[in-house]
Amino acid sequence: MDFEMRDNLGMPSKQPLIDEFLSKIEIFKDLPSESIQLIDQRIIKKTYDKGDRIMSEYEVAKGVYFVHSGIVKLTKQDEQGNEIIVCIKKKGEIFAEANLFNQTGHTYPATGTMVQNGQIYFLNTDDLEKELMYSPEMAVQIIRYMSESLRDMTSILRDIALLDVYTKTIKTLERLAEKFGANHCNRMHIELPITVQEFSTLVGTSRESVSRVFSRLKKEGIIEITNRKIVIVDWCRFCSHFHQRL
Amino acid sequence: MDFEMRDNLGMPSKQPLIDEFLSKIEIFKDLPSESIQLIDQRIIKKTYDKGDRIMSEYEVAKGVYFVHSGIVKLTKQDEQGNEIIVCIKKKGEIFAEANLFNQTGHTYPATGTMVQNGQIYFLNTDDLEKELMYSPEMAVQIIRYMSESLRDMTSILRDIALLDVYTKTIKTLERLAEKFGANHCNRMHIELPITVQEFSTLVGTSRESVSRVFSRLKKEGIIEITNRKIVIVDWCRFCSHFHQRL
DNA sequence: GACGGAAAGTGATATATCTCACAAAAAAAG
DNA sequence: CTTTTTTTGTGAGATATATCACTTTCCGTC
Repeated sequence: MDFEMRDNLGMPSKQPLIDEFLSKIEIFKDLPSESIQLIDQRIIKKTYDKGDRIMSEYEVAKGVYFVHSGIVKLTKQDEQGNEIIVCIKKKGEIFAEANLFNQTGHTYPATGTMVQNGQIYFLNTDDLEKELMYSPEMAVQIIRYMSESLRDMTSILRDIALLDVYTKTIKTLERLAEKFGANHCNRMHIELPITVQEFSTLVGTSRESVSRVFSRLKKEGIIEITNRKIVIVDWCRFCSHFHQRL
Repeated sequence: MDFEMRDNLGMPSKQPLIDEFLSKIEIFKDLPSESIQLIDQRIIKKTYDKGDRIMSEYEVAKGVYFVHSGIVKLTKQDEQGNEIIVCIKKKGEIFAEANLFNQTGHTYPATGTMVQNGQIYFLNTDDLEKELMYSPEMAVQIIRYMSESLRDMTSILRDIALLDVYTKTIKTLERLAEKFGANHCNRMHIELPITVQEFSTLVGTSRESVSRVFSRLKKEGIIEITNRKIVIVDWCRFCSHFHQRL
């Protein structure tokens, strides 16, 4: 599974070797093929290992990123170095998009770190902005995506500000299940390797507090954890029991 | 100061009476005048008093809003009815923009309430979306605005999750001063009538906690409050003393 | 200018969550 | 498979913040 084919210049071909991935990504899918080709030429592809830093919140922003494969967590820290996970991005998603059309010299809105090995595409802000000026379809996709993000962040903000640790943990489980869940016979497998430590920074609380909630949920047979993966044992029951608007 | 001139149909004029406000609003300013005219025709203008509800987070979203005058707070509540202020919008700003291009049937991302009398413009989502499809300039403005919002929300999320009440209060003061501040000889007047109660929901804490912090800040001569308006006595000192990246 | 109702200040107390410390368990490395 | 390192679980105690209760102040209104 290696997409670095465009480096293979010697290979004869009827038409340019356009990255299949690009045309599948939401914001690019409606683009005319010439635009895709153009973007394909500008994009920089890079492979990262788990734990690798992609960009930092203290670094001047140069572009936006796309997840080709793997998983990325976006974090932000306070002066003491405590950190919170702002968002987790998976295949097909864009991140650091909050740089678009902002004044130059801004730093990245958050720090990006690989949670699972994968390949990340980088696109210079200018290149994407240029394309956006001529492609209303793409602009629409970006707006749609940003709308969604804003909406999500608003809900998360409310939860972090108002709820107690137990409820926040449940809600976070529900959110992760929605995004990373694979339902096998009512067992919801959260396909995201995450430590309790990391989970707690997603909830906005301490590791120990989450650990206690998890202990309780395990004891009650609601969740199981093996190898950094969480399984919600009875998804239907979980949802009906904790049903709430997210 | 009444902008409802377009109702004044009997009045003779050389050119259509386009709303001056529209062409000043960020996302509309670069639009060709035909588009402005078109939008002007679709827009619904309404005057609200302090305390009036504009739209609710439990209501199906129908459009986006623009603040022509006055101030609007956007809040979100949990199941118990505790609420948090997500954002405060002033003249020239757009809100409920998180509805754009989202699937229909979604509710508004937050509840909007007037904090100060004013006039609000409403535009049907479809109308704005239609315009956006043909106007890359406007799309760019929207993306720019959303980028900024996303960036802000990320920082606020971090602060609410990680900081103690005292620090959050200071940061909130700083943010309000940046947005609503008028600096008179180093006295920063926050031109926003806000109760301690409301301020606390902006910080994500209890009224009493903020009251205690304010008492301390008043005693130390850092702030003054008269008639729901906060003044930061020595802005330079405030900034250098609490200087931190927002 | 006085009145009445809403908002704010403040002490005392309750409590949820954090922190610390260490043992147990689980991954990762060799 | 064994060793080493990292992560996790859990009790006990510390602490920041919430909550309650009441007084005082403020502010809009009559």
